[in-house]
Amino acid sequence: MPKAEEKKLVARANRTFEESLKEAGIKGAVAVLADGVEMDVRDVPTAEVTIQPVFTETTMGLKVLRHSAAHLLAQAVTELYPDAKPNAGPPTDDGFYYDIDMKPVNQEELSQIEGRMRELASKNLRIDKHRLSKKELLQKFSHNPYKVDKILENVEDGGYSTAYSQGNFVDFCKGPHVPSTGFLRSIKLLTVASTHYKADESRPMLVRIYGTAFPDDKTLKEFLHNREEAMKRDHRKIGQEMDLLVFNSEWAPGFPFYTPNGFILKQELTNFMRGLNLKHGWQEVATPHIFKDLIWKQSGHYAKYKPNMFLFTLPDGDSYGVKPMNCPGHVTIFAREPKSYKELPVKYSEAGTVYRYEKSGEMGGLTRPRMFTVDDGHAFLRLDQIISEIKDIISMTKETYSTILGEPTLTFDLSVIDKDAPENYLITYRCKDCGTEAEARKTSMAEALICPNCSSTHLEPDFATWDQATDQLRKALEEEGISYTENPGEAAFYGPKIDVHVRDALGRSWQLSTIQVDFFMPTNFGLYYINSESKHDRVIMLHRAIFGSYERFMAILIENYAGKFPTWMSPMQVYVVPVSEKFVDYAAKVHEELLRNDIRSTLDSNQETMNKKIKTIRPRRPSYIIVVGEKEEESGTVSVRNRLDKQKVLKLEDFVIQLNKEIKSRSLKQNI
RNA sequence: GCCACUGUAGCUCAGCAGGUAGAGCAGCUGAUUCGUAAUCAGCAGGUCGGGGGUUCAAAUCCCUCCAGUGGCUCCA
Repeated sequence: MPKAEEKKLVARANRTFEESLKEAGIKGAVAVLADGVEMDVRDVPTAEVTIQPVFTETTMGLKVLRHSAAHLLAQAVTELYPDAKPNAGPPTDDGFYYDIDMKPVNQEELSQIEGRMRELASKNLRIDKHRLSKKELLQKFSHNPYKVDKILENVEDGGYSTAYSQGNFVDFCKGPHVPSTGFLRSIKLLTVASTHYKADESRPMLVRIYGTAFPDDKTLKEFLHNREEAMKRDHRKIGQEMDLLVFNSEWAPGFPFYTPNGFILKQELTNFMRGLNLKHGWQEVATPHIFKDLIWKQSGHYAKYKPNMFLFTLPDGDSYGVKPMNCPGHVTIFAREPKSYKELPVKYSEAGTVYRYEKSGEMGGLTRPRMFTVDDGHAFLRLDQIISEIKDIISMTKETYSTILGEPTLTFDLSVIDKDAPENYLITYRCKDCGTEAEARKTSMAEALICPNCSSTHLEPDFATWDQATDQLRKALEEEGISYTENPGEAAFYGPKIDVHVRDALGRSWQLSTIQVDFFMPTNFGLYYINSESKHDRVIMLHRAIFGSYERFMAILIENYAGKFPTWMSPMQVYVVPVSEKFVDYAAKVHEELLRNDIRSTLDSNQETMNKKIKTIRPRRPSYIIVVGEKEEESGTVSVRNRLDKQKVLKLEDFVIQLNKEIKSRSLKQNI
């Protein structure tokens, strides 16, 4: 088998790469990289060129493999369903899909399609490239309007492009592809979904078939195994096993209910965050859940968020909205009295529960509920205070993740303005004629802005505030030694922002923390402070959340730990089992001693066998199971079994001391 | 919202060429008094997601509503 290591060779002119590779004794390449361009192995260079073979063990090779697997899928489908019209079939991060205009397929048909794919793969059909003119292509694909669209969009008039054939199947495609279908033996079709053509709801529905392909059966099996493991860790499944949350789809669809166990977990996280906030100067506040619609109109949420808000009108005619965000509440508190420049920054935090109407198809477990609690924070700052505040928040995120998730990999994104499209943002415009400045957001390029003072249309955007804020974000990141990706055009319309992504134990990346600079809301609410010259000055607002949403964070924790939480946040820290009823008294004594020491203990004094008790409590995932019988009672000890099923006997006092230490220090590991 | 699939006891699931509901676990009662992943026996538990229709007869077929799951970003 060829290794994925870098091999370079010089390919001869006027011969296929395949031949040059063969001469060099290299087998199994699915494509080649010639001067950085991916090409088919059967392409023929007109001049000598240095090439690098591409193998399926590399990301690039895997992509080629999966793209070809998508073609194989389309071939199988069109053979089984001659009326089916394939649209597009790209590779994805962990497989491929193909969107096809056809009758919806069920599970059984999916297996048939997969079976046909295997047959075609075992035939090892040659995959050939054909260079065709636009006219020829249009003719060849005239029966398939989707392909016609693509040809019209992608091939210039009088131009040429390529099609690939295998057996009787032909697809319009720029490639590259594996040389023959024999490379596509380790495949699996996964799910059927549906999608609108070009993701446009007004266009026809297409059937999307997801599948995956690997270089060999071993890696495919590994993938399928991991996929199953991930499904076993699904927070909805474990949440039910541990009795953390319940949904009542009839009475409150999309709204999580915390059971006693789930509320313990949430409280532990809240307590952690409360401590962190206090340590970093964030004062805790609480705000109403319902406001008159006036505030939502003034904050700008109404314009943007109305379709996602729970709104109602009372008999007296007053209209109210349930909060989808906490900021207006914090603004109300900040605005209660004028602030001096000496008082800033003012920082408010709240575990604020917000409500957003999510469309029925977009809800899902704890990751997309209609109610969630944000560890929300709003800082009211002077422009020159951004940098130090950002740095401090970054240190809060690091402290949070290292305490709760160990040392996960963090990646940072800096989303900044796209200066070529100022109409997307709230910006200060300056009048070239009279010098008046105005904060505005154009709704489109076409619409001209008018100077509020002299009615001139000679306004130009002034990026100074944006630049200054963005520079401070950049500087904060750099001073913290953080490498980051800068994304132009990804900023919020009201300001630039930093997003933090966290990689969990399953290798999945989640966007959790966000730090956003906001020029908009202070403008809308007329927030100011009094500067050293007794003049009003602009307040900058910072929105920040570290967990993001408690619910989503809990879902990630459940899946990250497979429910086996660090003891400090575990709803059931100790489960006490007497060997038989004779020892219930001693078990009760142990249990009470634990409770006295603020340890969450549960005593099982039921008339069941010890074995059965241990068996049935497992899904609840207690941090420790304690078994006590004659030996323990006589010696004042406990027999402890930890999350890894390791057993140990120790004195009750020692157990309490060690466990207390483990809990108080928020240890991720078990001491016992 | 759109498309597909699914909805039977607290949980996991069987029953569906139409004849009026079944298992295991959990629960309750009793026996057993047990050394680290199921002791035994008995009992109870469901207007089969809601509504409408077809039929002598519907969990099963049809319509409709509700809910859950996967997908609706990756464009030859």
